[in-house]
Parts: sequence; C-alpha cells; structure tokens
Amino acid sequence: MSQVSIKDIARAANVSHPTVSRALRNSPLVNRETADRIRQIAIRMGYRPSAVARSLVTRKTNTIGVVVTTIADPFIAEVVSGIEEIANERGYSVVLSNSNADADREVKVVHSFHERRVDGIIVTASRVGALYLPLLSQSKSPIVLINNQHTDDDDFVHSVMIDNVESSRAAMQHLIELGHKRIGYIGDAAGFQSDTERFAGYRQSLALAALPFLPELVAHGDGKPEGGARAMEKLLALADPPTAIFCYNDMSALGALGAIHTRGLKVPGDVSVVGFDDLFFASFTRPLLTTIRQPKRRMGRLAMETMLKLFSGENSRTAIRVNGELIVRESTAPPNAVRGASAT
Amino acid sequence: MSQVSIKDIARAANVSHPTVSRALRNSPLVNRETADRIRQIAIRMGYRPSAVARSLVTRKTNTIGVVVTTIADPFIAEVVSGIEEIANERGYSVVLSNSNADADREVKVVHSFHERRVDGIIVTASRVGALYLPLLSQSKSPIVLINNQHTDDDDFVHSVMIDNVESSRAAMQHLIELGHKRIGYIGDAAGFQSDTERFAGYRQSLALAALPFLPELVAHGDGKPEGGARAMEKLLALADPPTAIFCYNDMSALGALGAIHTRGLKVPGDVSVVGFDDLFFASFTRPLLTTIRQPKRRMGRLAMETMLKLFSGENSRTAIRVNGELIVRESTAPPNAVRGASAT
DNA sequence: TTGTAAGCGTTATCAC
DNA sequence: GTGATAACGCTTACAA
Repeated sequence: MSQVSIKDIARAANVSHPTVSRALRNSPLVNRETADRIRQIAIRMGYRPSAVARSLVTRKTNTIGVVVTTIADPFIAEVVSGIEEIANERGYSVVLSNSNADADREVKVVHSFHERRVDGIIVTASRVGALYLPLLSQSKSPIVLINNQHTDDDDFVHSVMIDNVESSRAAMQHLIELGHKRIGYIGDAAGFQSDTERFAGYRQSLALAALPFLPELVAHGDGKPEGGARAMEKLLALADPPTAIFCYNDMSALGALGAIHTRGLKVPGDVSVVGFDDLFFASFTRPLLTTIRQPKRRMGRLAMETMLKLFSGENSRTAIRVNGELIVRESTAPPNAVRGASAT
Repeated sequence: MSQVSIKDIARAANVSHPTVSRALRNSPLVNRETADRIRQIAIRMGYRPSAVARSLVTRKTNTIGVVVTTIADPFIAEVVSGIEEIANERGYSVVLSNSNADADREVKVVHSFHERRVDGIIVTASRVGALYLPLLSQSKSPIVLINNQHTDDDDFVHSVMIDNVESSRAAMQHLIELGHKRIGYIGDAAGFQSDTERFAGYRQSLALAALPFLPELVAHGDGKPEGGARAMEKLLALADPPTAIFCYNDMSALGALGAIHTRGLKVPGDVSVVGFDDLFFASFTRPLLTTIRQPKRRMGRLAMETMLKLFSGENSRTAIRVNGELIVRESTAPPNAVRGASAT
C-alpha cells in the first residue's frame, strides 16, 4: 500500500472511516480512548492526510499563488519572503510562478492558478495589472497587487503600494537641497507603473524648484545593472552632463555607479547618485548608496495579511500605501564647485 | 454556480460528463463535431478544469516542492529561477517553502509537501540533508538535493553539486601563484557542507604549496555581508594579518571588502579577496570581485531535469557534479611588496 | 462513438 | 459516540 488512507486506519482500528476522520481532527464528538487509539495507529502507519482529497470537499486549498516577473530579482525575492513568512505561519503554501514580465505568460499563470484552485493570488510588480480584471471576475479568487498598475475603480482589486510620487520627491528634494540644478533620471524602458510614478515625482520636484525639465537628461535602462550602466553612459556623453542622477531603482543605480567609475569620474564629487529600493547591497557599494528604502518584507507581509482578511470575510476594498524612507549615505553631495554653481 | 464542472457542460451539451472529459482532453475517441461543440460550450461557460479533482484520481499533482533556507538569498533565488524555468516549461508548478535553516521547520516543510502530494521535492543548500532520509522512505517522493549534505550510500537520494573542493583549490591556486603566503579563510559558522568542503580545499591547497596552516587566519561569518565584515575585522586586527582572503561566498566577500575599506586599506593592494558564487553584484563591486562562478540557474535546471527523468521511470541514482569557474577580476593581485615577500 | 458505474481520499449529513 | 451514505469533480474501465 503506497499511501495509507483513513480507510486503512479504520480497518486496523475496527471503526468506520468517518470516525477516523473525526478522531484525527480532534473532534470532541469522539470517545477519548478510541480517539487516542486511532491516533496511535495513524502514527504507527505513517499516515499523512491527503490535502488534495480534503481540498476537493472543503473547496479550499490553503494555497496562494504568487506571480512574479522573476524570483531572481532581489527586490521581489524580499517581498516574496515576507509573503511566505505570514503564509507559512498560517498554514498556507505559496505557489510561485514567474511571468518574465510577458503579458501572455502572465495570463497563462493566472489560469494555471485558477485551475489549481488557489485561494488567492498575489501579483508583484507587473506591467499588466489591468489584464487581470476580466480573468478575475471569472476565477473569483481574491487578488492583491503589490506595486502594481491598477485603476482605482476596480472593486475587487486590493493592493499594497509604495508611495512612489512622494518618495521620489523626497529623493529629489535631497538632491535639490544639496544645490543640484542639472539632475538626470534613469528609468526603466519596460513601462512599469512604478517607473511612471517615480518619473512623475521627478518632474514635479523639478517644477516645484523652478528647475527646467530637460528631456536629454532622462535615459532608460532595463531595471538591471547593465541597463543602468548603458543609460548612464549616454548621460555622461552629453556635452553638459548632469551633476546628479536619480535612478528608478538600486539595480540601475548599481550599473550607473559602475559606468561613472569606468569613465574615471567620482561619486559623489563629479556626480551624485540616488537609488530606490534599498536592496542589501546598497550598504556595500563604494561609495555607499543614498536611496529610498522600501519596506520590502513588510509589503509582502501586508499583502498576505490583506489576503487573510479577505478570506475571513472582510470585503472592504483595501489599498494600503506605505511610505518610502530616504536613506542618505555617501553617494550624494553638493555639486562639484569647479563645474557648476556652488551649493548651500 | 461558482465553478462550472464537466457535469454542467455535459448538461448544456446534452452528453454525458465522461464525454465532456474526453472531448476536453482531445481524446480521438470522440466525434469531431460533438467534441468541437463541447469545447465551444466549455469556453463560453468559462470552464477551468479542477486540478485537485484530477489529481485525486490520477495520483499526480504536477507540483514539485522546493525547500530553501530563504528565498531572499540571491544564490538560492537564481537556482530556484532555473528550477522554475524547466518546471513551467513542462507544466509543473513550484511550491516554495523556506526553512530558515531550522531543522524542525525543515521537517515540517517536508511533511507539508508530502500531504500536498507533491510529485517530487528539491532541497537547496540545507544543513540537514541527512534528516530527509527517514522521511523519504515514507513519502516515497523522489528528492533531489542541490549543494546538499548527504552520504553517498543513500540510494534514493539524487543530487546536483558544485565541485567545492576542486573549485576551492582553483581559487587558492590563483592566490598562491600570485605569491601570497598568508592566506586567510572566511567561512560560515552555520556548518553547511559547502563550507566544510571549501575549507577542505583551502587546507589541501596550503599543504600542496607547503604553506603552513595557521588557525588564526580562519574566521567565521554567517554567509551574509555583515558576518563577513565582522570576520574580516577580526583578521585585520591580527598583528600580522593575511595578505589574501578566500571567502566562503560572495556575500561574505562583500562584507569583507567593506571592512577592509573601512580600515583604510586597499584591495587588492593591501589584501586580495576571492569570493565564491559569482552573484550578480560581483561585477559591480569596487574593485570588481574575483570569484568562483557557480552555474546557478543551470544547477536549478539540472535538478528539475533530473526530477523529470525520475518521473519518467528512470531510476538510476544520479549525482551530478558541476564545475566552478574561476573568474579573475580586480580584487586579487600580488601581495604588496612593502609588507611581504615579493611575487613572481 | 457514447453512456453507465465505480473510484480517488476526504468531509458532511444524517440516522441510530 | 458511531456508522452508513453521499458528495466534491474528475478519470477510467466496461458496456452498449
């Protein structure tokens, strides 16, 4: 017998299988002694209840699906780690699926989750949030989005988001207070909402400080070091390059730092750099990276907690907004007096 | 009706539900036209087959469980990414569970996987590989270990491992050829087999080069930058500190780099540093990190491919050993002539 | 080519 | 307290 079932135990204990079921789930309805006896036998036989059989009747899988662009992204990994923490704590399993930021793939993933009858779906940092809505109405599984595109009038969509615009402005204000006038922006060509919003914060800050918006000072990478490096090179090749750069994320900033160094320039002496995310390596770059900290694990936890609330019947639409925190380290300083206007 | 079932479709199509089942799985046994009609209706009704019901009868969940210490570790994330790639390609879902390197938790995770009837289990970088064996014999699900402790006589255990000893010796040889005589080792206090083996390679290389093994030159971190930094500080505080350091992994090396810099010393001028793993940031540290590259994604893919082979009936014990590759970048150079013996 | 019946391993609803 | 019996949504004989 490959897998023992409650029927096998029932036979061994000379009771009916429902009684075994009750005993194993500590139902008070069953006699103490028989219950104990049954439990003994179950252990002895190495019984493990079948979650799949159980799920079929209870219509609950205690599983949540998490769709990520790729788990190899340190930001996402941290978020997922937070999701897992709460999920495991509460007896839920996490099914992971990567979409490679491809819309088709992403739809397939949601279908696959639906077929597996996951109790809920969490989507991190997708470009195609809007695509979920029609799928949603079918699957009826609650969805919570993390740093995801969605319009505010989607009723069954819940979310936890970093305050991109505000955080972006904090980063920019820091640069502006240091006296920078030519501030560049390195974004992500893929079109994530995070990028759009951070860029919006960038432009607002410029406007607020009565600084001109110069299109030539914005370049696009791919959210990874390589792309950040390429974007930085472009900016550095300008006749009058920026004295400071605000990067869409730390990965881009890492690449930017490298490109600046390769060109023989100094950070922050020649150009200041600000990142976004506060990934672990930000405290280990040379110089240490000034950045906006996102509470990554906490965002994951919040998403999972939101999910649990939904499971327990709460159905008010939740849209949690968390704040970023400016962490000033070593990669920012007043602009070099030699090149531009002096600061402070 | 919350979820449409094949019975609903059967009713709508005026056929029996097994016919629907056949039609939907493209069985050649069913009439073309009725099959088409059924498929139309299924689509129109938004039908999604229940994987749980299917699994109950087929005794296959098309799911594999992956246990990690933490997904927030970039090395592990890369490996998992490789697992996922192949898994998704072949219609398998990945259930992720983190153990926090805690033996109790790890056992619980395996039990949970067993209850969910996963088709197989992949374990990455655990300390407690040995614990799985008894569990294994019960659950009967194939297990493949990645960089994991296990004795060679465990018959049902399959594995893919980096050649730690050989890679370690390649790293050491590089340092020795550069002329280093006082080479330190920064390990991991947690007792992973990887650490033990890399340390073994370190000692062997010393012996081979007729260099003395000096216990004071080895320090232990925690596999993370913080621990690496602490270990490095200890080594630097020595009266006669090492001129080169071989680190158990890149995360430790990242911390070591930081500690060296903080102390006002230069890499590689004052001390050379070699890491292990070749995480993405190794090409972006200052100076760029010399390290041993592990084919992380490939190792994940290999593990999943091994699993698939096992599913398809192959039952020869597989123990794949992959080679590390020394990547020489900027963090290693001959020892500073001022301090030690000159090189080459 | 299609339908009937049985079964996968649970839980739920009744009786007794 | 406990046991029949049905049900969850599918697949797989076996019959027709």
